[in-house]
Amino acid sequence: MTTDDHIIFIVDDDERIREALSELLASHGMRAIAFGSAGDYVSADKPDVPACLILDVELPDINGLDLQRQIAAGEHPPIVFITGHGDIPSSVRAIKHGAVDFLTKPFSNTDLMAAIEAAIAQDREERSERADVDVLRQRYLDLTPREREVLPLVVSGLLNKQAAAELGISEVTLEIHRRNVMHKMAAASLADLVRLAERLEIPITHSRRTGGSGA
Amino acid sequence: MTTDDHIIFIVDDDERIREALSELLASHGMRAIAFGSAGDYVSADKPDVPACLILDVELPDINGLDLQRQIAAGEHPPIVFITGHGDIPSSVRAIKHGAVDFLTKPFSNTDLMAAIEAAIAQDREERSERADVDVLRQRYLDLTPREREVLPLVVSGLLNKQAAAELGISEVTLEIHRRNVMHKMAAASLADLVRLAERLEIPITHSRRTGGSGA
DNA sequence: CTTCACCTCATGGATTTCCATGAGGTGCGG
DNA sequence: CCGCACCTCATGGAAATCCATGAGGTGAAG
Repeated sequence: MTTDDHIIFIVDDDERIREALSELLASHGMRAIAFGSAGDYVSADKPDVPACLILDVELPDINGLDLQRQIAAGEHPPIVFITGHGDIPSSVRAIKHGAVDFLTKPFSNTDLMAAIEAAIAQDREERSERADVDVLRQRYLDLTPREREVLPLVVSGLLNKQAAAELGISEVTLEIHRRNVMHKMAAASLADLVRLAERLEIPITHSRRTGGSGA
Repeated sequence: MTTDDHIIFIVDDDERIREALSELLASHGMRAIAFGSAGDYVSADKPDVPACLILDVELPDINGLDLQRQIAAGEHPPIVFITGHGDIPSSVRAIKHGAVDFLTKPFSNTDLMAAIEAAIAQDREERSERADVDVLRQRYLDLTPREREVLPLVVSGLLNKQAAAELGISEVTLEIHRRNVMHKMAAASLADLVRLAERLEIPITHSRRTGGSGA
C-alpha cells in the first residue's frame, strides 16, 4: 500500500521537470500528481491522504512563496521548495513559514527523497493531531450554550457551589450541566476534562483560591 | 533603561564589522559586547538578561552553524546570522535550527535592527516561560519519592482508592501524599495540578474508565 | 543512639461530588 | 398547539474528597 497511503503533488511550469520527478517518484513506489501552475494546483481535487507539495518557486501565475502564504491560511501539506534561481532571503522566508526544505537545482535525488519522506511523516503527524482535535471540537459544538459557560468554570477548578454562584443558578442545576459536559465531551475524569479543555484552548476564567473565606 | 534591560552579543572575526555593529547598536541605545571568535563568546561571562546573538558564519575557530548546534543543547539567546559568503543550504539549516534570521553582507541597518528586535522579543518570551517552568520544576524536586509516584496517578484521574491500590497502600496514606503534593506544588485545585503536571510533562500513567467494573 | 525525614495507617466528621427520580418553565419549529 | 431542546430546581442517598489528630516503623545522618 505504499502507493495509496500517501501522495506527492508537484507544481512546476517546466514539463520536463514534472516528468522527471514523476518518474523518479514512481520508481520509489510513490504516487504523484503534477501541475503546471499554482492555479491548477489550488483548484484541483486532491485526495485526502498524507501528502507533500513539491513547489517550484518560479511559476507562471504566482510566486511559489506567495502560494505558500496563501494556502497557509488553511490546511495544506508540508512544502518542499525547488528552484533554479533561489536566493537566500527567499529560502529564509520559506523555511520560516514552515517549509520542510528549499532545494536548488540541480539537487540530488537523495536530498529530494529525504525531504519528501520528512514532509510525508510530518503531514502524517499533523493530520493525526488535527483529527484528534477535530473530534474534540465536534463534541464541544454539541454542548448547549449553558454547558459552554459551565465548562470553563469547572476546569478553572471552581467548586460546584462557586461556579453556580458565578452563574447565578442553583448548585443542583450546575451539577447537571457539569455532568452533561463530562458525558458529551467523553471525559473519563475531571483531570481528563481539564486536558481536553487545554487542547481546545478554553480559557481559565477564574481560579480557586486555596484558603478561601470559608472554614 | 533601554540599555540595561537587554544586550546584544556580536561574534565576528572582522574587527571593522564588530566596531561598526557596536556603533550602530549604541546609536540605537543598545548595549553590545563583541567577540572575535566562537571560543571567546562561549567562555565569556555573559549577563543574564534578554539578549540576541549576532553570529558570523565564518569564524576562525569553528563554523557559526556548528556553534549554533553546540549551544543548542542549553539555554542561549536567539541567533541572527550574518555572512559574507552565505549559501542557501546553510541558511536553510540555520533557520530550521531556530535562527531568527540569516542576513548576507551587505545588509541594511533596517533589516538587522528588525531581526534584533524580533530576537530580543523572542528571548524575553522564552525567558519568561523558562522562569515559570523552573519554579514548577523546583517545586517538583521538593516532592518526596512517594509523592512523585502519587502525582501521575492523581493527574491521570484515578480515584484515591484506585491510586492506592496501584501503589499497594491504604487509601488514607494516599490521601496524605496527595494533599502534600497539592501543597508543595502550590496547586489551588485538582484542575490546577493537572495543568502544572502538563507543563512539567508528567506522563499520564493510567486513565480512568468511566464505567468501570465497580457498581 | 538520637534525630529527622519519610512512609505508613486509623478514626471520624465536614464538605463535595455523583447520580437518579421527579418536575416546572420558556421558546422555537412543525 | 404540540413536541422538543434547553434551562431550571428539589430531595435524598452513596461515594469520594478534605482535613485534623494521633501514632508506629524504617533508614540515614549526625
